[in-house]
Amino acid sequence: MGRTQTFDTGEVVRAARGVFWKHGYEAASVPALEAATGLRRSSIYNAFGSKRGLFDAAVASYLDEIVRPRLEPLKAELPAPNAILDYLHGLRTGLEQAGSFTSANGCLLINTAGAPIADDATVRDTVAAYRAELREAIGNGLRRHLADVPADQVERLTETCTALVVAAYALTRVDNASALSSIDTALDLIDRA
Amino acid sequence: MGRTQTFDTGEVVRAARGVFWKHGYEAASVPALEAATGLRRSSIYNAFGSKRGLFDAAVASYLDEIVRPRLEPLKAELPAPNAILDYLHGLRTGLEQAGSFTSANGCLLINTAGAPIADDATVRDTVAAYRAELREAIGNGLRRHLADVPADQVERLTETCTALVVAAYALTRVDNASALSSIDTALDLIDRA
DNA sequence: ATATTAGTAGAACGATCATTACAAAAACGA
DNA sequence: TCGTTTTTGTAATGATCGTTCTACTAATAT
Repeated sequence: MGRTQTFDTGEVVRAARGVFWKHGYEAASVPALEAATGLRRSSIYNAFGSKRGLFDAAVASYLDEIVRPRLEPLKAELPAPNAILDYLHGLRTGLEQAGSFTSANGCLLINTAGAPIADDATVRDTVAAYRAELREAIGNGLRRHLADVPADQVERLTETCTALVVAAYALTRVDNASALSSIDTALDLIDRA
Repeated sequence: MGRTQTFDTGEVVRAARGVFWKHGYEAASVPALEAATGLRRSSIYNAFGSKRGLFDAAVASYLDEIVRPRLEPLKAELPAPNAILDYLHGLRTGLEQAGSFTSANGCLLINTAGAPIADDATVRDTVAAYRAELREAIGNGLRRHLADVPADQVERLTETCTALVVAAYALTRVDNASALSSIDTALDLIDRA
């Protein structure tokens, strides 16, 4: 067979992911992606087909390497009683570290959901699936934490908390103070339930 | 003196505002602005200097014609006791009307706050001033509505409600269900206070 | 009426965009 | 070592971006 790939695909996708994350799909220029990945146009197009292909790979890697690990504790068959609180506190401290890349740039998926690329049906589906996954995890954590609270009340609280978490992510790039307030509100509501 | 302007500036700005509102600053192309305003490039550049100049005019008109009228009842010296509830309910029903332009496209300023144009210092300042104005109005309405609630508690609630309103706007283009949830949470928190 | 001023129309500019084409170089299997 | 396969480097493509230039038209003041 011929020559084997010299670059590490995972690493390249991670580098590209950072560019998409920071600037959004449309503002992430191919030259910028070249600089970040260290690859030339030809290699990128050969490996991923298009800018869009690279973006899809970046989103997949985002879900696998960033989102799912963070939700892991909540998705367990029987989560720890305070897993939901740990999750929210983790989010909060993340938001407080202004220097952190993740906190400064919010969530890749929610960022793209508000951008022109979101007109694409596939992207819409991905974002919707992500929100459902988030909601399911939060619901699971809440049911465990509030075992003695009526189910329908927990259900409503799940919806609210999901909205607040999504809001916090949506707000990180807009107004960090509001983002923190969203998380605090969620914690407060759980505390009172 | 020479010829006088034949088009109505206010109307042109409103038309351009719609394009910026829907597509964002960077995705609003000059041809699209020409089509919406009915003006040619030359007239636009003659009247507003640049695409950015037209955008600034659009933002100013947005504040004057959309934002401030809506906040008016809250900014009065002594607002109606339920002015804050009316405001939030108005927001909510707006969000429910999926066909409405305003609801479908959220808030022009908050949309731009999450876009690349937000790197511009002037735009940042405008957005920050807008948030302060919103917060002040909400605080005024809450103080009147919750006259017998401790001041520091009202203060905290003001911060939270402002965050939730900003979140609702930020979410309209991302996830309408979350946006509605944000408003409901605000109403719920006021109800409990 | 005439000179002046400003609005209008449309072409043209340079820059940048994503993408493709093509030739040279490099690494594998045999 | 040789042929194959893929990567790589560079150039070129066509489209679109925001902006500018120039000629022309229209309306006002004298």
